[in-house]
Amino acid sequence: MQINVDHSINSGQVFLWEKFGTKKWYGVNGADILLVDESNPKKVQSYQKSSCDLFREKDDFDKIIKTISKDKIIKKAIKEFPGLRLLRQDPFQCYISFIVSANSNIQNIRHTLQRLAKKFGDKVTFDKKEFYLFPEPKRLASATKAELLSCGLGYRAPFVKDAAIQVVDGWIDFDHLKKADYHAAKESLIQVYGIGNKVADCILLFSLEKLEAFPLDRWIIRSLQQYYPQRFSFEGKTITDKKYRLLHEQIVQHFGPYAGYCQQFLFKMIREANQKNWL
DNA sequence: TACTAACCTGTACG
DNA sequence: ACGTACAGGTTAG
Repeated sequence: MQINVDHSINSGQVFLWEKFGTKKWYGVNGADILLVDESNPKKVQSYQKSSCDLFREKDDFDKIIKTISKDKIIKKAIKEFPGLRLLRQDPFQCYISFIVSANSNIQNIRHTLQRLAKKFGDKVTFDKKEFYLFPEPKRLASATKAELLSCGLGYRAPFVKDAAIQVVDGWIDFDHLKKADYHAAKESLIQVYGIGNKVADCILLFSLEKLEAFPLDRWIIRSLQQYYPQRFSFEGKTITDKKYRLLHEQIVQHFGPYAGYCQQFLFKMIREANQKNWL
């Protein structure tokens, strides 16, 4: 089954990627830089010469697509954006990125993360280009408030520092969370100052192997209201803890254990329909 | 438990 | 120009 690099990178999962020319994407992934050439996406090159399975090629994509094709809407989304994949990200980078993403927009998130990487990450040269690796936990944990504010974090500055400290101190252990089940892992993440339901689900889906995670953000809510007014209806404007849980249960019941893939297709579709910008 | 307002920052709109 | 709204939410009350 094919991989569509553009669709996958431009679907709100990652922020520190940049296209050079018409075919080459370079991206920061933790302590690594990745290079994806659209003419051969299965050969991802890496600064660390590591094999990270960026496109989750070990997932049985055909089977997953079959499993999640439960209704007309999702079939349309899959047809409209073929080869859209979930990307497997570095957990710490993903964790910080989505804390930074709260109540912000893609351009802003990207800019802030770039400044964080430049200020706290190591500079490396790869394929004759310069990059800044994503900062290590200890660097962010020991950052001063003023340094973090200078990156444009605003009120999220203490969130980022505290979240990094949780990792350094071992209260958040990504290898452990990968092995835990969805609910247990989510419960741990929610404890972190600055992480709520939505951010936790992003981290779980994009970096901790929890494919039943289904981040419910503004756009997905909009898409559910627009496309599934009967099936996933809910009252009120705000989405409370309880409503979030209930809605997630209904979603997994409908789409099954790979619901996270559906979220990605629906998110891509609703944003494209509203002509929103990507990277 | 459920609901609201306030919140840094940057940009797009009138 | 300059105010206002809003953006992939979360927290505190």
